[in-house]
Amino acid sequence: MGCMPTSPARTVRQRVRAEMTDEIKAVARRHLAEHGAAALSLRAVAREVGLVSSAVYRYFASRDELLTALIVDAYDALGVAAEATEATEATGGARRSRSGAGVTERWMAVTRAVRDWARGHRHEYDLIYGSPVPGYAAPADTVAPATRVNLVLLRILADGVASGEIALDVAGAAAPVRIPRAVRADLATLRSTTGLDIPDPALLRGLAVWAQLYGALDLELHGHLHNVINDLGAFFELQMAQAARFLRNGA
Amino acid sequence: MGCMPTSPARTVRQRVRAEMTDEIKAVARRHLAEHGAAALSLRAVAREVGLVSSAVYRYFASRDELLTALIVDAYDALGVAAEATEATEATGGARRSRSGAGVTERWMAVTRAVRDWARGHRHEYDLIYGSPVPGYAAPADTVAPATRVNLVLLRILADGVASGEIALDVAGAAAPVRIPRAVRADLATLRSTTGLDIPDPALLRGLAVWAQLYGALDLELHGHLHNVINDLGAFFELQMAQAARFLRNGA
DNA sequence: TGTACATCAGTGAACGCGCGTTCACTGATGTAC
DNA sequence: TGTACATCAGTGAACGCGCGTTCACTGATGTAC
Repeated sequence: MGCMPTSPARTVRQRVRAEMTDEIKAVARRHLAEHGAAALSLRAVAREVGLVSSAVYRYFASRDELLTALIVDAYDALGVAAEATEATEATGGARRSRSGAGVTERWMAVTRAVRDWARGHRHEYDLIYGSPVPGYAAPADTVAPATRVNLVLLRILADGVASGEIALDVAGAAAPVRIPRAVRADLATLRSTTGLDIPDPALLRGLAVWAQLYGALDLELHGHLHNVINDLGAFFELQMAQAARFLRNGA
Repeated sequence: MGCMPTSPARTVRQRVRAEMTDEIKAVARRHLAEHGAAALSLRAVAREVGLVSSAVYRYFASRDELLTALIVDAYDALGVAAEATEATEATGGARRSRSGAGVTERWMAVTRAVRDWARGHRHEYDLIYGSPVPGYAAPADTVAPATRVNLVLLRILADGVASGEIALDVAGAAAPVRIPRAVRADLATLRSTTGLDIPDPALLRGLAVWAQLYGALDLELHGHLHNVINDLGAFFELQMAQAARFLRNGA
């Protein structure tokens, strides 16, 4: 025990198990997309997978555990989407940290990717950024995957500061906003936990556009722009362009 | 029929009916606060009010109708909170449209009121700004009350433009963000439907801080600032101060 | 390579529960003459 | 002011449903000798 036997047979059963687990999650994800998280039912999922309801308990100890798996998957999927976009942009762009267009383009590309993913996976997005599922308490396992997108965004910020694209003293502005001690401490902690050296003024602007990003998504996805904005895509692009400019030089 | 009889008796029954309706809504609101919208149950509400479940149908034709009533009430409550704060600020402040502190103070006061209400009524807030309740489609009745808070915010914006506190040409900024035709049309429509004359640049900044406001609330209320920001109140104030500054002069 | 035993995926029945909604009814409140 | 009728709040039983979870079981797959 504890050692890895050479027998491939054992691996067969394990592989089948992994496939089954994936299929359950896939069906659950589809149900999520159709009825929302609160209405997700183990029995309905089992039925569609072709299992008797009790059999699902061989794979997930409870409904909550299945939900947790879906949450982790959603965070990961969003993280992967952001990271992939970032990677393409970072290598493909080639003018990063030179012409000053780098930060803006990366920010636009990544936020666009986030929006696209959110629109393509509304209920999964709601699962992670929307109202909490009643009766469900997210365990600690969800914390790490949750940070992936945020790290992508923070890295753009850090690079922008390093390259000078992101100005630290806002041109033409009067006295900067006073930062309370408590917040100053939080910002310092954020710097040390991420290992990214982003000075307070830049970090603060970063948090502002971060909120703006999720606010824009929430307003759009939950229908609060109905009868106000018709071309949602154009509006989002404009918002993010405006945000990028604010990020760079506070205007 | 169609005429109002002098009989006060009829009014008695009607008054009792109104009281009962209010009690049902009050209990439903409490259940909402404890279990969330998706878990709201007619039967449970009836039980607590002291009615048999079918009796509730004398007051609400269905669960959805009860939900709609709660949504309308929530929008109204939030609207009232914002309007009341605004009224106090507008009269009490007295330096509005003079020293330039007016717009900032009104913006801070109203957003603070919105946040306080949201924190005090989390599930009601989620009901109107969070993920949609599965299986529920909001009817048109909810549109009008939904606009109340927004109008308060837009009025601040309009007053700021009128008084000159909100700059139209951003000092020290390079070329302004290009506004696509489609969005330009939407902004014009917004101007005409609200009757508020807010030029594109100001309106655009207004929409940005509007998104930032709801983004900040969503992030805070749904736990995405956990282990990042400890003093949530101070952080919100800072964010909104930053937003107000951006609103005024684009920095 | 073959046999004896352990593991584990899947079954089917059951427990106990709560839900939204309908319906025929009783009895009190309100209305018209 | 009094009687006959209409309105309507609330009852209680029922319909039909789906849910999460437990449990004793069968039978196939994997393991050790």
